[in-house]
Amino acid sequence: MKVSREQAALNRERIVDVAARLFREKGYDGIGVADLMKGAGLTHGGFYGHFASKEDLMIEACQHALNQSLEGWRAKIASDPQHALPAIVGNYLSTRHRDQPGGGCPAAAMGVDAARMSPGARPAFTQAAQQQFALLQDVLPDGAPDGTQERRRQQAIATFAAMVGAMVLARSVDDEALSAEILDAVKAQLLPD
Amino acid sequence: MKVSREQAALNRERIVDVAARLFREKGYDGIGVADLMKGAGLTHGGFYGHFASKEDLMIEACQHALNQSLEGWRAKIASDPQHALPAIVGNYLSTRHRDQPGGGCPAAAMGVDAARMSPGARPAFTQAAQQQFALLQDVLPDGAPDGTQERRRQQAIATFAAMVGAMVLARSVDDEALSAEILDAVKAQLLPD
DNA sequence: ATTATCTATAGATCTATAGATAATGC
DNA sequence: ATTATCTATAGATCTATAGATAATGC
Repeated sequence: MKVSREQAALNRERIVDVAARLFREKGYDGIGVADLMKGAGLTHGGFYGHFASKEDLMIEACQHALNQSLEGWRAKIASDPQHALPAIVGNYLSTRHRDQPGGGCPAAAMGVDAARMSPGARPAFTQAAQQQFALLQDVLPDGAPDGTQERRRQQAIATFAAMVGAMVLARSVDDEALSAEILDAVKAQLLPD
Repeated sequence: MKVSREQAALNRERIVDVAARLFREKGYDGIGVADLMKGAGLTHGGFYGHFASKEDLMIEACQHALNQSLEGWRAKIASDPQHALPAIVGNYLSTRHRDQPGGGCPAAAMGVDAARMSPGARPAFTQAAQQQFALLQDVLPDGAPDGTQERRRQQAIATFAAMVGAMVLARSVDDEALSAEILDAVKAQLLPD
């Protein structure tokens, strides 16, 4: 029954990874510890050897998801800095992202849940938001001559807010055409030709 | 124990009103039927005389909250059409709204929950989104000469998306200064002097 | 000997229902 | 007589824990 320390560490990571996916798909209360552990190929009781509580796992799952999300942005910036903004925005405001919340933006999928049921996760959201604003500020087009540093940060914040709001709205409506229109409208607004 | 039909109808409305507030504050799974009924001054068992299930109440609570939200916008437009946009945006992107989700925007507070646990509520979100886009389109400034009807609708959608995303982000972070900065940045972006 | 995992279960909570109660409405 | 509400509870589910098990690590 017992596994090596190395394997135990891998199991722990797998639990966090599965939780980061399932919390985004089903919400904090939408998935139980038993099913999370089943998703990781383990049994219910083993959970508490790895984590003190379900909420502790939520905190780690948020950190994990936020880091993965940031890593994706950094990879796009590193591979082609000139076209990073359309790559990030286009990927974010896609029907694929809308329909796969489990691997998508943590703010859109877990932000509301984290704010109200898991205050311990909020520092991670704070740090991630700061980094996302900084990355966006770097890849924004030069814009008007009045583009002060302050103005660029403002624009970076507004850009990310529009992305998150578009995703929340696109997922909340029942009409496929309207949902796609929301994604496209915000994309057009953020990426003028 | 029994009350008049009139009183029973009022009790039903009160349950919906309390639910619309508590679902926004605590989420669908964050409040139980017993506590919802206690909030309405009734006992647990009486609930099922009014509603077939908790999810049915969620649907009505979403409709109620969305209608109230739309009514607030319409009132602002009716009282002063010229300054309706700054009134709507300023009210929405306030710390007061951020700190009182129970009476605030249903999309920001319940959109994610409704999308995943209460598909029956999605038609209400769809209709409300359409009406909010239409109202915003009417109060947007005339803008550039290339302001076609299509372009104006796009801008209305992007405006509401930015508002919703700003609220979700402002509530998810732990840092009061950053939270206020998010609200102010989007406000400045949507309401250029 | 230590410990990662498993089986089993305690204790709490939640939705929904059954049956009793008492005031309304015909 | 009807019915809106109340009391009480069934049945399911969920978090967390206790104790057993068996493989690792010294």
